[in-house]
Amino acid sequence: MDVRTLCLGILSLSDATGYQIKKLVAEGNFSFFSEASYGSIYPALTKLTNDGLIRCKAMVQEKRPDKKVYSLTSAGEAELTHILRKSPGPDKNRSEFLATVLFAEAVSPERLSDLVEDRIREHKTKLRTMENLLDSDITAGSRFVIEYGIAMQKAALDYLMGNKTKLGKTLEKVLN
Amino acid sequence: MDVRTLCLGILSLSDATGYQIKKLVAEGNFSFFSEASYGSIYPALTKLTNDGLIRCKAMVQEKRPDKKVYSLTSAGEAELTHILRKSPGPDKNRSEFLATVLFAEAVSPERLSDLVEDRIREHKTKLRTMENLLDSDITAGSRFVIEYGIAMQKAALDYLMGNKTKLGKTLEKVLN
DNA sequence: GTGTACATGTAAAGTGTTACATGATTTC
DNA sequence: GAAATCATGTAACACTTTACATGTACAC
Repeated sequence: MDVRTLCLGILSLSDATGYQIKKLVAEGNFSFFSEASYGSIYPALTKLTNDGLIRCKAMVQEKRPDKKVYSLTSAGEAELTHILRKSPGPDKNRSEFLATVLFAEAVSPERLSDLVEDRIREHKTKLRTMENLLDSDITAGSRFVIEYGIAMQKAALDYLMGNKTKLGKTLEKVLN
Repeated sequence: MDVRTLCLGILSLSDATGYQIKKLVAEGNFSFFSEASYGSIYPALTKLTNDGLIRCKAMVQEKRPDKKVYSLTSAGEAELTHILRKSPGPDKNRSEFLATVLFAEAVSPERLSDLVEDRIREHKTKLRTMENLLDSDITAGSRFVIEYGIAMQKAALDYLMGNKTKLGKTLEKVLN
């Protein structure tokens, strides 16, 4: 899903500024299944405005820089509906961690257990962050998606805790 | 992880051609946590060869196009070890499915249940494919990584089957 | 006073995908 | 005879990140 569609979708849920969209994909409800930087969000918003799919309302603020609040137009809603009619493409899961586990086995097996222990700690932190997202007032769709993410984090954590010794055995084999 | 490092890593496990690397990331042990196209693999292999990190052996074949089998040099092994010393970056999970669920709620809620049912079917297919990868003769690292992937597929499947009615309730709410 | 949050935007650089070009062989 | 597999490679295009530019206000 490109940044353009992502912005359109987020704006279908609520009006937002570019800055807020960035926060949503970096830390909020969207953070575990999408990503985008300022360098792609701002140009996308400009283009969507020129195409008439969103509109922009400048908000003058006194103690803060002015902001531009974007909202979906009816053309934008139609466009989003049209895009969503296609069935979604497959998930893209890229994991440097798994790649490192696989490659480290050949190249530096002594690192494996630290790698897994670090990862377990990271999953625990991430899990807490995600559970906090549930506290706020959210729609059924948001809840469904966040709980999906939590289920995935838990599954990863369970797997790593239950199987970390299997990599230890690889290490033993290498040392013998 | 960029394609360059991915190629280096795969070649640390076994010699391979560009074509074989593509198959590994598209269908094999690497398919659920990495991706790369010919358009990025072939140039990466050329560059790695010029940098002295891998070497290339041309294999003339009679009934097939000639192939170039690449293997890691000791400089390449050192480079890979160096790259793997850094702790792996966070996973990147991009899911058009989850985005669609979230956005469809606002824009076309009648699609939600089909979306989830389709997805459940896809997970079941994927799960069978991944379980087949375990049949072949693999290292402990490969087994660890594939079983990790299987655990994730099962968790997603369980979650969707256990919670699909929650999205149905959203639909009811919208219709009332 | 140092860092973080707020807030928008551009340009250059990097990375990657898609589509094309080529062509024999094997399987359905 | 059509489609898939084997096999390599390039060029154009798309997309994204990184770094820069600018500036206020608040908390520690």
